[in-house]
Amino acid sequence: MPHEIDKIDRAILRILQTDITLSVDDISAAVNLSRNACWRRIKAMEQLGVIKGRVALVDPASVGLPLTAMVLIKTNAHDANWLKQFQTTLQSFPEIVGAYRMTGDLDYVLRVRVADVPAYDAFYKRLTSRISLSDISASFVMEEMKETTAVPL
Amino acid sequence: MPHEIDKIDRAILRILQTDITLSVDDISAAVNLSRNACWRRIKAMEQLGVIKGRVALVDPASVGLPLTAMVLIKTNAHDANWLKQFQTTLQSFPEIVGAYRMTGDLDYVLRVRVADVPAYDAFYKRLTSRISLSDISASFVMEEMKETTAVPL
DNA sequence: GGTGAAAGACATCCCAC
DNA sequence: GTGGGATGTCTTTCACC
Repeated sequence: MPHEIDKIDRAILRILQTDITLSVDDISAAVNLSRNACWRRIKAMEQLGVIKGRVALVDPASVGLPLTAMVLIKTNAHDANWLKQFQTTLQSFPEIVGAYRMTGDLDYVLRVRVADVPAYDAFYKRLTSRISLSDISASFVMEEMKETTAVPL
Repeated sequence: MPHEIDKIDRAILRILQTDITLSVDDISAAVNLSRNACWRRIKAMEQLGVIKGRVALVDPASVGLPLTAMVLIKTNAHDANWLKQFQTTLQSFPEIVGAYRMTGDLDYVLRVRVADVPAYDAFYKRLTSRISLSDISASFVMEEMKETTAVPL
């Protein structure tokens, strides 16, 4: 079970999820804690899975992937077999950076990173050849107005 | 203009965007490069903005924010004034972790991190009191099947 | 929770090739 | 681009209040 996360833990997380470049010294100073206590809290949160990992954020445009597509999917195949294949398919496509099962009208939403519209089309063909999806519609992101990995703490 | 990103740069990025815990020694070994050359490439990519930052990923459920809402917005106010206020509103709401202007039917999509449905409702009321939005519909994420910050390289 | 201190690992930078 | 090496900073782990 998740450990109790108190005010200080939240303050630490707020810093770490913005910039992990800072030293433990800097962080402990910012949250008014000793270097040691601060370090212990960070380690504990890593062990508990509150901190899931430390990653570098890559600018998609810089590596030739400026386009994001939101793919809305409806399906009528809801059996266990189909679901299993859908899940493995999701994992095998690196261009799928997000996949969500939704409430309401739409069944699934995918976030897809591609170079351009032709690249999306190629992705679309590969995807639909792998798994049956009764109704797909894509919408492209014209402008990324906000995008953060930081959770509101 | 972005520098040329070659195979080796991509290999480095593939590692860094997954786990930044590894030392430069480990990375250079993985991509068959000397520690020195590898370090220089990383620094260069940071300076060029290919690497946008280094962050810790926080598990939302562990901090009491297990629910994600996708908010689909249509508007008929498209003037510059409205847009400006919309943008500042987006930035001032930390629970909005993503905001996208879209092609097609929907005008905007928001990704919103909240504790539960009542918390979403409170957010909804605060949002609509701040800015006029002619048509909002929310859909909740039942299951996060895939979610990664790693770009397909 | 708070010292302080010690070990070693690591990033950083320089230079010669 | 490679390799070696100097330097200092940081992490990590102590023992102890």
